[in-house]
Amino acid sequence: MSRFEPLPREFYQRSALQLARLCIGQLLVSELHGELLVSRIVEAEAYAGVRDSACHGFGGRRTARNESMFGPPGHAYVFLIYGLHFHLNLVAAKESDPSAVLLRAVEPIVGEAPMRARRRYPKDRRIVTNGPGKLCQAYGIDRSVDGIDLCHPPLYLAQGTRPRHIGRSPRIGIDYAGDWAQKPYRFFDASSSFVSSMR
DNA sequence: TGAATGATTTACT
DNA sequence: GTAAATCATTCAA
Repeated sequence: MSRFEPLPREFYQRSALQLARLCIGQLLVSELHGELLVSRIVEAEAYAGVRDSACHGFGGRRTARNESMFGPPGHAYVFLIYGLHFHLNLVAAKESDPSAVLLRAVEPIVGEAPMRARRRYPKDRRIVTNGPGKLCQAYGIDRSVDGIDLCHPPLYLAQGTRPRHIGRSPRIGIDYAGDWAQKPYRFFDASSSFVSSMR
């Protein structure tokens, strides 16, 4: 079944900034619900540890919610936002350093039908996975995925292909973060039509 | 114990 | 364009 080889733990052992950039073009593979889902990552943001005022681990504040961020790299950090939507992060760097990469948008490659079904059949296929809450709904990812190891099935990244050009911009929806809100910590595939368009 | 608040999405005017 | 939905978590008292 596994036509895809999980990327090794070493892939995640770098700064969130580097990891976010390297994630663009990689594949997100899931067998969480018995069906194979594969998508190409086209948008991601870096949350860079205790000094980053937009990061949930800011100031070393360790709580039940963000515990996974402080764990070893190569694991998932999933949280609920606005009481409605889940966000999927890849834990980066090293243990006790709360750095992570938020996956914001992907392009379905395998299993688009079940993804569309979970998203209640949107008209435009881009609406299936072009936002952080949307891709989690499409994949059926919830808080039960928080903390799982991403170096083996049922959820992992696999080698993809590098996009021709990677765009950068400030992160979305963190205006409260002062100076850190200006930093270009968002990366995306400039040629993809699945990049989120909010705000 | 209680009030405020989001790393958003969707529907509606 | 604006606003509602909706709740775990956080912080103040």
